[in-house]
Amino acid sequence: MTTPQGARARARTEIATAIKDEARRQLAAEGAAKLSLRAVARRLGMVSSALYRYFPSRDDLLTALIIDAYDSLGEAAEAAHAAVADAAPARRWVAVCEAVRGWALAHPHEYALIYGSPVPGYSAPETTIPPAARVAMVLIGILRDAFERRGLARTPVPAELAPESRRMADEVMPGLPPEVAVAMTAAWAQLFGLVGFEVFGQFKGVVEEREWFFRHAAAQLAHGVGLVFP
Amino acid sequence: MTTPQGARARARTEIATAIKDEARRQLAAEGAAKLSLRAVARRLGMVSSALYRYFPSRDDLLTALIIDAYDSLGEAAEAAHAAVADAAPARRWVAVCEAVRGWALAHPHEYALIYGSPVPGYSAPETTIPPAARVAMVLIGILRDAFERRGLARTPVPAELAPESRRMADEVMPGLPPEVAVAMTAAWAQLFGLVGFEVFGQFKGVVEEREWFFRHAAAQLAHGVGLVFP
DNA sequence: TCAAAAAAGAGAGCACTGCTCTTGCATTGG
DNA sequence: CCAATGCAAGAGCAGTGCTCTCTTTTTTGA
Repeated sequence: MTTPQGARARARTEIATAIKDEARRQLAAEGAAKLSLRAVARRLGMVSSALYRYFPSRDDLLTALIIDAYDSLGEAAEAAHAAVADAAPARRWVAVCEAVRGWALAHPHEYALIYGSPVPGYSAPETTIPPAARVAMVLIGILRDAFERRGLARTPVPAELAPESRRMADEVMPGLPPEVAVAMTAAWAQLFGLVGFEVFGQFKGVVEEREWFFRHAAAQLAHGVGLVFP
Repeated sequence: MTTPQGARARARTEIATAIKDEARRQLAAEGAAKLSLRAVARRLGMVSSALYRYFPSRDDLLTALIIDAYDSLGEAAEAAHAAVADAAPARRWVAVCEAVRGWALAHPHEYALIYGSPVPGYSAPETTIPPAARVAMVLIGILRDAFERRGLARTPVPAELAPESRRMADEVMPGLPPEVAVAMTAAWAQLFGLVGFEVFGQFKGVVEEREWFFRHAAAQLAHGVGLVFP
């Protein structure tokens, strides 16, 4: 992994991360719409055309930033989970949800980049799917743990969804019962609905005590996937 | 309302809506990022500077489109509700949710404009708050109706949220019990989490039977706000 | 009624953008 | 050691949002 492989190659990856770092700063400051390759190049003391040796287009730079943002969020979720690893599953669930919210409020423009309209086109690029799954993986792990300890309530699923729920459980969340897989997926999307509404100002004039509100909503989400509070 | 007030004023509003219509077409075709004032002006056979007599900036045009999109979505929700006005509240709830989803899938770029990152800045402009509330108003109406018929289950709210929940009920959803106001707000955000994940491709590789999945999730949302299926 | 005021369009121009192409220099591997 | 490759620089193209000036048209008020 840490093969030096020549000064040139090392310089290349160094410059590439420098470009991403400066781009991330502009993104955090002004948002994706105002991120300009030329401005990034200017601050790095190079000419704009040189930048195309590292990223073939602006969208590619943005995609790289998207992946990094997913990873940063995923790391925050994993760290929050590790910090309460001994608590009951329901508590851990809420802690992870709060970590997601905290990260989003701290990095609104990056959050917008990944869960607002994913800029290249309107749909997320294919390559972003694995890093996007990290938060979900943490939540799935909590549920799997609760299931193995027999601490998961299960609400049945309508007959039409039975095959799909089995497929979801088999292919993307092995170790979870089908009904739970469906509930988990819905809760996953709903979590980001709550976070997104707060970050994008949709709660303006509606919710004032957002911290308490979110905690309660996250607990209700936990309840919805079958977790019980001790 | 229909005061002609001079040919000039009429022409003015006509041109303004022509601009918005053309802009909406470009938005639907290419997305907000590629919407260009000059291209709109070109198609309308006028010079770009003339357009600034109608919209002082690109962001103002976008804000106008945002408001129109909220209204279009709100209308779709209201129409769907009207079509099942005699059904049980829980059925009406699901129907409205499905109408929101249907509109979003039919107008992905417009959906991205209003519930993805609201483009001017990253947070929604203040003037968009009232039209944004139309969908919520329909849902609140369903709950109020159910409550008056004594068909609403109520789950208690933690003590810390009690004052806030009373304030929410008083100020933004009069006629609903405080606990329901909290649950309603959460369900509102969660609904758009579900819809947004589908529109933006986050369910790619995870959910296949999206229609059934959404119907079930919407029903669970109804359950969460206290609606019961007959 | 008729001149003054207001509104609208046209065109040029500024500073900026993403991106391409060619040219010269440095580093690398055979 | 030298050819091949990688990289940066610079010029340039087509496009953008927006401003300013100038002319024409319409509305208004004494």
